[in-house]
Amino acid sequence: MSVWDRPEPLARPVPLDQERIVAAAIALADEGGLDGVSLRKVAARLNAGPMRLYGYISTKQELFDLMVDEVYAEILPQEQPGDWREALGTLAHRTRHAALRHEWLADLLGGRPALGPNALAVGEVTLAALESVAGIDTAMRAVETVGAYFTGAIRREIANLRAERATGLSKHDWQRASGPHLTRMLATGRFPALAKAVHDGTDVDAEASFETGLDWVLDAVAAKLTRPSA
Amino acid sequence: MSVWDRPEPLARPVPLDQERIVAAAIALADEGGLDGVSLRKVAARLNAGPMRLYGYISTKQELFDLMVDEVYAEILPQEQPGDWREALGTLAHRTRHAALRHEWLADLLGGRPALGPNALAVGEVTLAALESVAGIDTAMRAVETVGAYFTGAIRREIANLRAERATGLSKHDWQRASGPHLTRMLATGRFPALAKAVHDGTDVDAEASFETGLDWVLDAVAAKLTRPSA
DNA sequence: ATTCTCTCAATACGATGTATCGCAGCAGAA
DNA sequence: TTCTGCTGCGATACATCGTATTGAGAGAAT
Repeated sequence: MSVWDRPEPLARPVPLDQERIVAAAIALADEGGLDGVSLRKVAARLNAGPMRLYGYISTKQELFDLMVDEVYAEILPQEQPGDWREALGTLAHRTRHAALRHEWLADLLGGRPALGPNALAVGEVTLAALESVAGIDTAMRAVETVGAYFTGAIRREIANLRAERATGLSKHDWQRASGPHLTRMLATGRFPALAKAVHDGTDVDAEASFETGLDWVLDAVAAKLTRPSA
Repeated sequence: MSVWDRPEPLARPVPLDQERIVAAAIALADEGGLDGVSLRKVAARLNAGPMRLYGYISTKQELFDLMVDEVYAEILPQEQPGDWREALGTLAHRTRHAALRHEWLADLLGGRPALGPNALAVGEVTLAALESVAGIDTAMRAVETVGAYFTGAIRREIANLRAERATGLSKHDWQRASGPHLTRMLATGRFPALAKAVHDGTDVDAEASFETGLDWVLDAVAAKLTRPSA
């Protein structure tokens, strides 16, 4: 057989490591949301059969965990924060921005304990920033509380964003004018306070709302830190 | 044909309304979690074929929305709260207890805007309790902030609970002793603050942690209410 | 050279959400 | 009374999913 007839060397498929798998999954999720991610499609992106993946992950849930930890690498601040407030504040902001870049993160945030190396690293620098200013227990409570806040706030923000996108209406228009169901409900008169809020409340954009709430919570933490009795 | 031969009157299947569908779905979810809920299984509980359901809901997501709203009926307090702090506090507690009764609620909480009648009713009494003590905008910010906190906190609590259950270990034992991955990571010395926290921190049960964070956030709200400049 | 083992991926399976389609039963007209 | 049309419901069908099983093929060992 001449050289020209020699078949491709079996196209030895790219060695395929965890990193590439996770990257492919994240790309898919960025494009089509979490349920755009199927093991088959991830594998297809890597020119592999679905079962190839099971050498590197043992379940789809594990893949999600790896994706989350990969995003925690984006969240981890590059420089050490100045004080505790900056540490918690930038953690909140960086998480929010990561979720805006990867909306699927909102679906996963808080759904399972995050124990990947990057998540742990984030926890480490955050706790370290609080260490000097509070006892361990207070520090953990502070991290938990602030974390709970921004987790919940981010989820709501993404949820609203999707709802607006799905109806093609801004939150303002949607609430005020045509969100048909809500309008009808408010018109029943059974929800006067809600109706007034929707009608008279000033529209604040999501970022400002996030910021306000965050400041409040950080103020609360500050109060407990200066008077470390609680 | 004699009476005895007459076939069953075709066992006219029970008329099947939304309420019964949602109840069946909730029962399934309570037993087997959210992915124990399939339209086929829900229908089977009601002696119906899967497609019967599509007369009452048009998508599985709608069923989830209905389930959530049904739980909001449990969350809605029966008596009008005394003051704003009680309103927000009991809302948080009742939501948490609902999530402990229906763990799947944690997966859905904050995932989509809750616009069902019961959710609106909850929003109504909450806002109403704040109306007298703050302007609309401050009131909404307060509800959002506290809501974000307890949403996130509940999700984390349920997530931890499941993790403990899955490993068969209490959080204490799991962190301290055998959570193999975490222990190994902490042993690397790359996470001194975390390691110290796990090692020296006092164990607080989930309820106490929830309570503490909630108090902090409510204190923060109180501070903004008395000095309504912000 | 031959056999054996072990790895890896193709095939197979049961389950899912939902579109489609066909039939049963009834209302009305001849 | 019989025929015809219609309507609404549910059985069947389909594409897709996560993952178990299995079979083939490469490399090692005798």
